[in-house]
Amino acid sequence: MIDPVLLRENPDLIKASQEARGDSVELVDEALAADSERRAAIALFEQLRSEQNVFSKKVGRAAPEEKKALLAEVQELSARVKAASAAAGEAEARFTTAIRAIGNPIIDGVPAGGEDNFVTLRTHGDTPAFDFEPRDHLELGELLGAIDMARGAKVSGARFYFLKGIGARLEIALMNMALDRALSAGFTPLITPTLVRPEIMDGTGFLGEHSDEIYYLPADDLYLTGTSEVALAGYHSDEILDLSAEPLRYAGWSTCYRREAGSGGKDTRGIIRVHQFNKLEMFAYVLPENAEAEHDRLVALQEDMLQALGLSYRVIDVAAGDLGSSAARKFDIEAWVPTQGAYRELTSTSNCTTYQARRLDIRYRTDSGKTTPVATLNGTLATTRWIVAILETHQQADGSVIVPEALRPYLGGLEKMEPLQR
RNA sequence: GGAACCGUCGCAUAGUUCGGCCUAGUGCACCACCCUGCUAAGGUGGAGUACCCUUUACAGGGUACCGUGGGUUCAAAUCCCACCGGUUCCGCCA
Repeated sequence: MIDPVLLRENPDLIKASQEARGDSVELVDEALAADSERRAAIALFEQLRSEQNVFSKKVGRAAPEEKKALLAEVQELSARVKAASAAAGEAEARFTTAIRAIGNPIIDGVPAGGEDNFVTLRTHGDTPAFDFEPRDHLELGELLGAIDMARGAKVSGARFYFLKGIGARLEIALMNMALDRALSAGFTPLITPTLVRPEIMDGTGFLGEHSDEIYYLPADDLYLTGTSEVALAGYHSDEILDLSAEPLRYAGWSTCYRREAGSGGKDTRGIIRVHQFNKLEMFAYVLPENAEAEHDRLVALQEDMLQALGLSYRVIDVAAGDLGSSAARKFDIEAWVPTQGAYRELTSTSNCTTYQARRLDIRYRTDSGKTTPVATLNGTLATTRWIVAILETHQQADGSVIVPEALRPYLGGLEKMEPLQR
């Protein structure tokens, strides 16, 4: 949720943000109107209620013979208080609905427009060249006995898979490598619940326009999380944090579930886009003034990881229309996938500023003792999808795949993944 | 699935009998000052959260909040109804 004071004092800034996102600009005026109606309704109710309270005390103290007359007098006031209270409640609800529909005001410099209007901040590494016809990740995965899509479909349906043998080990190795790096960067590891209550899912902002992406279990009224960001954000909900010494940084390890509704026909081959995968997610609670520096820090950790794995990538500044409502800025890192001749997203790092924290009521105390929302950030440090880029980038003519040096300690020193013998 | 107990201003608790001296008390922790000389104790005072209004600011006034939502009433932490959550025990089970 955006800051209501900012809405009141600087509506033009929010309008400009809505414009850049391609969202409704009128919504800002609607929210402003709802705000003033709400305040008028509250003022009326509070004044009447105050009168009633005074009167009520008088009744309590009155002699029995006086009570009857006083009661007759106050009954009508009581009815008006009730009506004013209901009106104030409704006005409040209208305002909340309006303001919650407004996206997080984007940070200066975020490119306007939609999915294709991103800005490339930098690229790293040459795109790998092969003197043979490179195989795609699924062909390699099958040669190595690492990926079994057919049995995944048999057991669970399309977009499910088995990671087997070296495939299973590779994913665990990646996750462990990421965890080690997160640990040395000061993150606290956290294995999170993957089923969450509605108010947590709603608080993180995922129940908006993308709610059909989310698995829901009606019998239990619980949602399956598409990222541990949800549980990590909910972890400190309704709390007042002490961030004076340093930020709170967590590394969440969890399986992620996504319905992939609306992506029909896209990336149907292999494990690029699947219903279930594993992810190590970084999450930080920081003072709002430190959010942008923390954002850069998260991206740097991601780049270190990708470089250690010998992947070629580019870092993009995602355009406003592609941010999602909670993020004020988002940096994606996309790795080169040789057989696609394209960069594909491996990480996503969002600065949600105070937007998410305001919805989840996560605050800290300022020097003056006032409570105010913290800033939250999240970013990927490893996911199952990385296997795609690793296999394709480091493949050899015979179908074997060189293990990047940094990953070898996590695979018992293994230097090369070899195709299975037939 | 069954049963019992529980949910109060950071934490721990009192208050619910019988609605109105609850403007929600107390302890711990916290802040300021005082006293005291020795890593302690004592004294005085302050201090919940959110919102609304006034104000340049400092600050002041008001309203709400006792798990949530309804209801009764002039008046609800307290009475009534529904729901949610937690703990423990029992049953069943991978």
